[in-house]
Amino acid sequence: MSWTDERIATLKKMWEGGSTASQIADELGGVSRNAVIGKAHRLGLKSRPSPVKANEKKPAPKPKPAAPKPAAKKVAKPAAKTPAPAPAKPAAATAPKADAAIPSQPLPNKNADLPKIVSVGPGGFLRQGPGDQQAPIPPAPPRRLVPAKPSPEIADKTSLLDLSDKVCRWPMGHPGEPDFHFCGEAVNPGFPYCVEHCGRAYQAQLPRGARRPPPPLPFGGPRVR
DNA sequence: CCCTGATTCGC
DNA sequence: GCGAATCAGG
Repeated sequence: MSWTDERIATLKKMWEGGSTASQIADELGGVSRNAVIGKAHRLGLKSRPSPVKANEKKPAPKPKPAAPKPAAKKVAKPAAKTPAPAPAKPAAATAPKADAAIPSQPLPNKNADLPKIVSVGPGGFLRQGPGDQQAPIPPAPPRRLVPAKPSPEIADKTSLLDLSDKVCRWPMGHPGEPDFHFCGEAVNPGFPYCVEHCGRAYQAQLPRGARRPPPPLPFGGPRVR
């Protein structure tokens, strides 16, 4: 399989949407997880939470000036594996894994990295740093947007390929399920979500009916559904 | 064991 | 450019 434009677009969207490489590979079909990762890197997509990169050290204290670098690491690998006796493996790793790693609600921003307000545009809407949202989504699919979707029906569901920077990218349901779709509502300018889901994403949920849209909802008319 | 992403390197 | 093999952490 080759990387067509559509497949690349899907890869990007799913990658940025928080899907794992395995899920993306499975969705695309015909490619392996490694292929997806490799392609993602070649596309310049940033590394999302990777289990291997949790540790990061800037200072990198180098007390050992003598660091002779091994000549070649992977020139050949025929029967050159470290014996690694490892005779004792004490603790058991019985990890009760009952659920697959399917993020039903990949909340994009934690409170720590709320949309950084860099400046305020005319009309009072906030601007974010360029790193906080995807600037380039070239394929503007000729789709008709639904101005309002009062009914909970998913008759006009927004699929992965229908996503753009103009529609709410809040996921509805679980990826892989047949009716998985996205909100598709018109976005709140500067945010990847519509007004309603901005409220979900960017503020703590209010336990009771104390409906208060206090913090970061700079748009004109917050319509509380 | 399973999973994850990162990296390398032959093609 | 592609992706299997490998690495490395959870």
